[in-house]
Amino acid sequence: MTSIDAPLTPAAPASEAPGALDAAEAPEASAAFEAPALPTPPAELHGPVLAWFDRHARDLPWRHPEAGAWGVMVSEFMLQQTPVVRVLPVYEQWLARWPRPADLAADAPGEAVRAWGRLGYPRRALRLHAAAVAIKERHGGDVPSDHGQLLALPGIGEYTAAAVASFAYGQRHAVLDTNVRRVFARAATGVQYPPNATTAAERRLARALLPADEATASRWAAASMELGALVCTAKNEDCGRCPISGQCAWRLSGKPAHDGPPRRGQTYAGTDRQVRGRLLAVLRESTEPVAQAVLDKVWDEPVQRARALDGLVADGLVEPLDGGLYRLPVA
DNA sequence: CAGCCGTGGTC
DNA sequence: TGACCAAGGCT
Repeated sequence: MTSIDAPLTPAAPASEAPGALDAAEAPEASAAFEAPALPTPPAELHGPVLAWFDRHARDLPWRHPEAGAWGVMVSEFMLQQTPVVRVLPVYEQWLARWPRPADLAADAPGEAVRAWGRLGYPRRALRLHAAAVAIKERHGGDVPSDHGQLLALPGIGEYTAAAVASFAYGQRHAVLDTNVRRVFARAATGVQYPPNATTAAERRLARALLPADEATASRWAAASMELGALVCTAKNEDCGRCPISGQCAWRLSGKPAHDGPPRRGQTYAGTDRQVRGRLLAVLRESTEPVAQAVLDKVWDEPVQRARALDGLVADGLVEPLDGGLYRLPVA
């Protein structure tokens, strides 16, 4: 049985003991030669951000102790590129139906895809199911607490492994998601946006900013992420509500606009992804196998339509049957 | 490592 | 209205 180490929700007033919020451990000190000098000592950021988090953290279900490590893990999968508001209802249904990894592992992968609904990127549902199977086989049904073992699970990368270890097990990890990267880019580096891909410099910076104490580091990870999600947003950031606006390198330098190559922006209309989405939507709605002729109606252009369907089959999201029938994967 | 993988809301 | 964005991962 797994459980959350410490509730992330308020109640306790922020301990202002500066000693407990000290900078990172010794090994990082040598790397500091390559790293740009921090405009503000880490400890002067921890207090304000943690205090702000105590007051303003959202009351999200996966932050409750009863969510357990499985709840945290499910939420992290669903939150990969999908906003909180859309995750909430699906999360509740998911945990009610599959309260433990073994429960999901015992069901068909296609049921996970169906329950995923319109969260997007349905391969995540497939990977979450595969991860549940692996957890049952390799870890006796309990979500592992070891970072390396988490990283070895399908669908869990650098971010999610750190997030589960930190949020579910209270460990000390640099949790670098898009929110944290943006907060650090602005507050510490002084630029509007982080690079497109996570860099070694960002990891170094995140480690340097990590509180030494394990429990504080865990709260810091959640707090810095929440700050990026609620205040230091990509557009229309609200510096007036930011607890570290007075120390923000970007703001102090006049909030210069992002320079360099334009940030990635991909169109959706007319792409294979749109076709795949339509095909899968039909299959999700049907308990019975669907005839090819029915699927053909979702898209006019036959070459792209066939390519999209083939792709779904290749990805394991769709199972072809004899007689031109298709369904969500049973095995 | 750049490109791909869904979906819906916002400005 | 179209482009951007949302707790990434995989190849």
